[in-house]
Amino acid sequence: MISTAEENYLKAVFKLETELQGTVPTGALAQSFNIQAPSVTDMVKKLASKKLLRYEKSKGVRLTDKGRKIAVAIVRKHRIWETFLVQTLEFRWDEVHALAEQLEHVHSEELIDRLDTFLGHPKIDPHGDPIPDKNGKIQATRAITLKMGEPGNTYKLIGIREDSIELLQFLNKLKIGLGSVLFIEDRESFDQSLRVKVDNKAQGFLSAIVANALLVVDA
Amino acid sequence: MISTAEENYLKAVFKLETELQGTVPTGALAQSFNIQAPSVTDMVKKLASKKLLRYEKSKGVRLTDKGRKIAVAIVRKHRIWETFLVQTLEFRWDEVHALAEQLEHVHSEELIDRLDTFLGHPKIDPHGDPIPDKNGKIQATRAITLKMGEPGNTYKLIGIREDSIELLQFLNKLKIGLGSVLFIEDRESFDQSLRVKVDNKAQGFLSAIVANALLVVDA
DNA sequence: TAATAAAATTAGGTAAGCCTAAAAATATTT
DNA sequence: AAATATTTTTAGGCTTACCTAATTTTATTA
Repeated sequence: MISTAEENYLKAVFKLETELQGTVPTGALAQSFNIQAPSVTDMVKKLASKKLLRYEKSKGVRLTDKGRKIAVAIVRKHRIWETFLVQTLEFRWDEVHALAEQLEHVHSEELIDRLDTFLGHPKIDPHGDPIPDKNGKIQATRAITLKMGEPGNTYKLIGIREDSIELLQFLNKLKIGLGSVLFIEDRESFDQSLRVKVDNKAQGFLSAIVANALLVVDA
Repeated sequence: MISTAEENYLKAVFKLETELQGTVPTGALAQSFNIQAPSVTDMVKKLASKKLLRYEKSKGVRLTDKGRKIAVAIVRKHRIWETFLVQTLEFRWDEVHALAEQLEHVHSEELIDRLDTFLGHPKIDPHGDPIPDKNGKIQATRAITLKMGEPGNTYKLIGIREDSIELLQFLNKLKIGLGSVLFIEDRESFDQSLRVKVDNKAQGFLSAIVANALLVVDA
């Protein structure tokens, strides 16, 4: 059996592998959990001995296929739970992350499959991240960031590229949510901020930083 | 913060206090968890130091009000999750116990309240056990066991007085489920078994033992 | 390339929650 | 009430997943 701590390591390695485009140094893991480096060394040794990742001393780790499979399964659980919390229990999307972190460690394939069916096999979670299917396939999002958008075009918000609660709450204030229709009126050449209309009502400027965090598709 | 292990102890003490009508010896807890007695001694000391229960050496334990409050909250969570699994995700009632044991330890009042609302504030879980309300009030079931029923009367099954999977599966075979209408045709004086009709179809005999496990109300 | 800085590992330690073996307390039987 | 049986506790250990301090390895800069 695999422990909650082990699952969290695999999930973190999975995430960092893509972010860093390769081997994950132990320090990156320590930072991501806010724990001390030696704790990570211990744990990656254990996971390596379980063949869930490959560990090269002083270099870092890579997931094995076995480890990646588990990591993806956890990501799937996390995103399905988030979808359930927002879609069915009407939580706000900025409230669900911590809860999903707990729920993702409930051991039951059957439970997740039933939830998935109940939710109508959603492809994207409330943060806009793609939900891996039962076999671990992750459907690539064709989304771009709003920053990449063109003035004069209209986009639909399908996700957020950050887990920052601050950002989510800021967007809530602006009445921007999943599905919001964003029309780019203009781009300020000075700071690359965007003047946008939200759901056809003039809204004002979004900084380039914010625009870069908004995943959109053509509307 | 309270750990999963601690929560399980409080839940078990709560259950055993009613079953044994008073102080719970440490041995009863050891038995209920299938662990060794010394482990229990350690844990009850810790819980006593947290004022969640009162511990009299070599005598046993009783919940404090603080401890009971937590225990009831866990029972509430467990039963709401069971209800959700059966009512919404269409699990069979004999499949949900183990899952609810995991879900009950997810820390979030808000989550349970929203589930409760989503489910329409159910009063009774799929095993027929009453669901404590937000304040910990447990509505007494007015149910009797089928064994207490009278020949010639009709009853509706609202619950089961056992957590035995065997019993639940046996009832499934007989096509007896929550809501089934049971008409007592006759009682065998030899062994107190009951001849019943299930949902108006002649079914045959239920032993006194089974009848005693079926919670019913007048239909 | 040698010196220094940064990152990672080794070594030894802690708390939680379980364990076994032995001792002590309580209950039961004669 | 003494002897025996049962239950509970004490004492000391183990594993998991973390810790700090010291050392070693790797990277950077002079």
